[in-house]
Amino acid sequence: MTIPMSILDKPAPEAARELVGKVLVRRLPDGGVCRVRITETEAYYGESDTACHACHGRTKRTEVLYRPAGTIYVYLCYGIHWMLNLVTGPADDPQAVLIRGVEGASGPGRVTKLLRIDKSLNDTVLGGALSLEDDGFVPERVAASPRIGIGYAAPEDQARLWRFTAM
DNA sequence: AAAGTGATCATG
DNA sequence: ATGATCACTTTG
Repeated sequence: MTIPMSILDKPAPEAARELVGKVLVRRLPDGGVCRVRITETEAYYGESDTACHACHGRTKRTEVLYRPAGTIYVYLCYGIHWMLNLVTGPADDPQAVLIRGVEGASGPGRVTKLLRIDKSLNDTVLGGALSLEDDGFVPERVAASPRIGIGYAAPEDQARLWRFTAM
């Protein structure tokens, strides 16, 4: 079943937690379809979250984060890896969920490699080349832990348990 | 443990 | 125009 956009229309930490176990559907330009279950996510929660890209306000790059829930945010990290994020919450409130892992690919850079996602999906919306489905599966347990790779953030933000992993 | 890799953003 | 900084992966 297609998921109503309401799963993303809530604070990023809640959305991140609920997205674990859902299915990501990638439709390629050549007609191919790839379906994978989300196993790991992370929440980035607004300008007050010093780990969030929008913590320094609007820039050309972060503008996408200010869009409505369901917008796709893709950016290049370390010159090599595309990171896939789903924008959550109301417009003008920059929040997103990073897809860190799916079945068959652990690590955000590998997820985008597997699904052939790059900058061309940035600032598009779910429902076309990429969409979400719910097949009724419920993870046995979802663990919460600190986010990865955010050593630049304030200690209290580093400590937040905004990484969610299916167990 | 460390390099590889390039867009982005804040400086000048 | 230049330089620092990365929400990572792979290799040794």
